[in-house]
Amino acid sequence: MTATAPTDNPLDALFVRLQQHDKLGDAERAALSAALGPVETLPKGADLVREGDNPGSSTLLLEGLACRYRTLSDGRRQIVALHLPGDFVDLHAFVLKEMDHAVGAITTCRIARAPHPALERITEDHPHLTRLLWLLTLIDAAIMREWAVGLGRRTAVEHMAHLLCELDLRLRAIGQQHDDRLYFPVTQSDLGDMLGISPVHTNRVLQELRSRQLIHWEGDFIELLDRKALAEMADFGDLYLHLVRRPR
Amino acid sequence: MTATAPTDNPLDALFVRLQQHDKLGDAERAALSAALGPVETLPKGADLVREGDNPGSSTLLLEGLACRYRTLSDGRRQIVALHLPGDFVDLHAFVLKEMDHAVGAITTCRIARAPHPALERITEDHPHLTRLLWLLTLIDAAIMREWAVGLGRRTAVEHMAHLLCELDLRLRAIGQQHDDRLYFPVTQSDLGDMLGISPVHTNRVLQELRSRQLIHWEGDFIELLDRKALAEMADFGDLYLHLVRRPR
DNA sequence: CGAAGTCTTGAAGAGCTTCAATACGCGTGG
DNA sequence: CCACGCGTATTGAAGCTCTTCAAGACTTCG
Repeated sequence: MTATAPTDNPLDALFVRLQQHDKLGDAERAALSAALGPVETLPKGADLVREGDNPGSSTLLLEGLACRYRTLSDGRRQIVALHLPGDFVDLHAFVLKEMDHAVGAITTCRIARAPHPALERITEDHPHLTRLLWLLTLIDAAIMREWAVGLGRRTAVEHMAHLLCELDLRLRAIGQQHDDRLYFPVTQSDLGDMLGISPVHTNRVLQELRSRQLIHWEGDFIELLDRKALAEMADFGDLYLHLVRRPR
Repeated sequence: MTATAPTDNPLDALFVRLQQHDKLGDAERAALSAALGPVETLPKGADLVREGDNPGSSTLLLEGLACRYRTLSDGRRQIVALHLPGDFVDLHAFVLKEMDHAVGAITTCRIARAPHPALERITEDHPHLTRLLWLLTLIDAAIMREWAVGLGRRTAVEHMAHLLCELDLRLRAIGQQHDDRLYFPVTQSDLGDMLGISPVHTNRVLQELRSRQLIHWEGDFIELLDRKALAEMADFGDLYLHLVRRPR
């Protein structure tokens, strides 16, 4: 007979995430555990979901980095969201039914899937948990709004600084800090697709931040050398991340 | 004793909107009616909600145009969403609790408010209706994603064409078509704040579309002279509007 | 009729893209 | 072990898109 230590639960990423925003009851944890299937591993570069898909389940990211993106017919690509462990990368498909964009794995990803009928049962039996799941999609939307502000009204340098400030807080919130450095294994080309700029300009923007002694980029790690200066440059405010614990 | 004709119900805008996406039961209509307060009128230019507010109710737009926007500390403004009759402009605040951006009335608006405790009761008693409300916020998010793609990866002319195609479909869907022309009473400055460009460039983009015989702008009305050409120019696809009626 | 807001136009310049070439890093096979 | 190849990063130069500033025309309304 084997005992399962609660700290080893693969779903901890989700529980940690939800508890940033509100209390989570035991029955709610149990309902989530019951809704989620076995852990699977997806290789770097794989598509978790494709545009036009009608997925029968939604994907919880347990480990790794994933992004949502849309590609125009001539190949121009815009990344519209970045997902960290504990995020439901396509929870919206539970209600929308059809995917209007794709989700790709930036690194190797460990995931678990929640079949939509199981999620539907949660909405029938657990109103408060339903609101928490709704909350997750609303925070995704709030982050998207801030990205839109960056795309529309921030310069590339400001936008980059903003992205780094956001990433710093989001990674901290889920306890993913490696010696005060952010593990962020993306190419400059990916980064450009998030900021809506070309790879070449992405490179120049990074050089600008480096020469101002604001960041130190080494391999897959970014060190933020001056968070305050970055935040000021980006006009960064953390309100939109809704990292406040309160009844929902 | 006065009888109320169902077609004169001010909430019809909402019912029409919801029925684009799924069937709506009588009990659900009743629950919504019970949740919504009296009709109010707000003058053009008024803020419905401000950044940082903790609104105790969410606002349903019955008539008029409203937009969500965020302003950077130096005054740069980005409009992140445009709302038409039948939209809940700040339904997300029901779960998020705190507003991370403002909502303004572009024209005079008729609205009705749903107190959050009343919405909470809906989530307790009406799971399917809850999913439909969730759906409304998810479609807002889907539209935002497409706006982000436009902001990041479309040229100004393409982006403008895309916005017009979207507006055309959204207005059609709620039956707001005036002689095949769109009633869209915004200034070029507002339009620039939606597209993330300057007022001067907005003007030049409009001239480009006019000179190509794609639109005819007269007063507060826009006529789309060649929908097909506009859609092609914008790489427009309507998938993201999720205008399909199916069980949710 | 005057005032305020909006639209339009021109001209200079900033920010970003594109093309093209070079350098670097890493894993693979000889 | 080294050479090669491939993806990524870096740099320069030319050019396009969009911004900014400034002025004038048009509209609307009290």
